[in-house]
Amino acid sequence: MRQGARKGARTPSPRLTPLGFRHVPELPEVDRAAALLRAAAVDRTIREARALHPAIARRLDAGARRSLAGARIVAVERRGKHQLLRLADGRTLHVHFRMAGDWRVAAAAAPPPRHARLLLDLDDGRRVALVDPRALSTVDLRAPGAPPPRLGPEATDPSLDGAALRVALRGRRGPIKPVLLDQRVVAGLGNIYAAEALWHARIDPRTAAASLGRVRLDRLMVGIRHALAAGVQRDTRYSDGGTRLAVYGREGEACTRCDGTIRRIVQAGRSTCFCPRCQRR
DNA sequence: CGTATCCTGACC
DNA sequence: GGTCAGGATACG
Repeated sequence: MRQGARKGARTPSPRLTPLGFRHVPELPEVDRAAALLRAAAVDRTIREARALHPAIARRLDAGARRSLAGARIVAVERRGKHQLLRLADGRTLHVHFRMAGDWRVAAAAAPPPRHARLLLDLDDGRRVALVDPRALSTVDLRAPGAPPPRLGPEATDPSLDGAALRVALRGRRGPIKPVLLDQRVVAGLGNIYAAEALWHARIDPRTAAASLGRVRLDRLMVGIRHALAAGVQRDTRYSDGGTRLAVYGREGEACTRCDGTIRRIVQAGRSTCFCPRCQRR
């Protein structure tokens, strides 16, 4: 699938974030988005729900959208990268941004923002819009008592240490990087922060997950927190002027820690950037 | 584990 | 006008 890679081997870093300045919503971004939604929508009643894209209309059919009118939002919870809008009637609107979703809040009378896929008009005259240029976000209405998404411990859980991570990794085969992307292992890490966390922990992404001992797993947990905390600080959505990521998107550049050359490989179909010099197997 | 699918904008 | 990225899921 990557034939033509041989010849013209100039090395401008591949555009890993096709949306330019916008990064994929991972835990810090979803956390911010959920906070924005919480401030705007909790204790508000939905007046009308409208789907502006067939992919959303498919998942949230006309009946479901109609049934949202009159529903009051009592809480907005985040679990991993999932957002759970708790409704007063016990139902849950389950939202996942996937690659490119975000919330935008504005007056209901204003024209919908570009790439708006779902509109929730509220009883205070405002409107929450799910914007998503890729239109891959998912929205599902769940009945009262429906099981929560199957997720591992929160990446930000303070009680998650090397020992707990070892438990979460139990029985997992294969290299650590793809394993970290499995939300049932740890909830909240995506491609960007998984790579960042491994760089911080100085662990080669190709290392077999099962071969990692307590010491390195402790380091990995520190790395995960470090990466996520940096994400919270950086506000990666609009990061152009801000701190750059340590390895992600830096293929061909010098490692800021050891001056090695950052490499990019593909694991489980996802690109992984790492420093082959200071990240060890 | 890998590959295909969904979807669209940005870059070639 | 083709390629590709990305998260989650389904399937081989």
